[in-house]
Amino acid sequence: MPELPEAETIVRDLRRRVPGHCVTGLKVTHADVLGPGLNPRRLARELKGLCFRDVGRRGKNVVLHFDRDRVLAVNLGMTGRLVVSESPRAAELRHVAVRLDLDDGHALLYDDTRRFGRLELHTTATWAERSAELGLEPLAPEFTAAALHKLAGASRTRIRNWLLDQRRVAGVGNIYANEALFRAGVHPARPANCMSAREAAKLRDALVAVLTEAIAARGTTLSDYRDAAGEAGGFEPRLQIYGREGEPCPVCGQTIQRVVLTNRSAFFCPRCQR
DNA sequence: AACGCGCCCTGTCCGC
DNA sequence: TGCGGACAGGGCGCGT
Repeated sequence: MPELPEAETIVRDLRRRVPGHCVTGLKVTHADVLGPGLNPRRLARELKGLCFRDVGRRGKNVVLHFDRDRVLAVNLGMTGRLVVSESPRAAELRHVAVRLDLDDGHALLYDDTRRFGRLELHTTATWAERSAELGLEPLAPEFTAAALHKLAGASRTRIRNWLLDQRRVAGVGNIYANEALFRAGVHPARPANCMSAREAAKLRDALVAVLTEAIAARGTTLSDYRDAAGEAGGFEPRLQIYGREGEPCPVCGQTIQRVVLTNRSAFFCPRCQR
């Protein structure tokens, strides 16, 4: 669920909150959110006493940087949340999996109803290797129309599916893939390699625009997403196509359709998207 | 080797 | 009111 704008919102929240604070203790209540090779005992041993240096993002991952070269990478899956305990909303959390106690008496909580999320403990070096498996950052200067056109030109898979592959472009999920394709006028089932250079340029601009607007609105909450204060995002009312099957297209009035592509819904306007 | 598919898990909603 | 099925923002491992 949480895609790039939601991860970025959490990162910006946490960056104002945790750097300079230290981990005094740690409690794991659902060990299945820990990545391969990680267990509650080891996580506690490695993180206890360490202090937060910075908070970053790579694709959909929230990346917590500690001193002593330690990195905790958090992939939120579908229902993962990172919420600070002093927020009144923290009382609403029903599925806390990991609690990081901070030296100010509060805590950083990882909550995840479906437990599809994963926490990975890295060094700077191993995180760099992991990060290298991810594709272009859509909001970085390297994400140009030419780069997108070239990358997509190498794949025959449907463009909606292609956009969800984190190894090509990192951070785009089903909501923003659908929104960007609508804005660009590209049908979600089109093969990635049949986009013209002009269409690739429109898709690039649409992705950058929708991700930027969604960050400004603090993300999309369909049901589960919350920021680090436990508050919902404000972008859902501004979704133009996602989840709007049967409603009129906001551009031409034609009825919005839904198709299932590899087990996931795609929404499109049959007149605007070819 | 690039794809599609099934699965991981809980919650909600809808039709009967 | 209860029950079964569909569906949900993600990503991994497997088979072809």
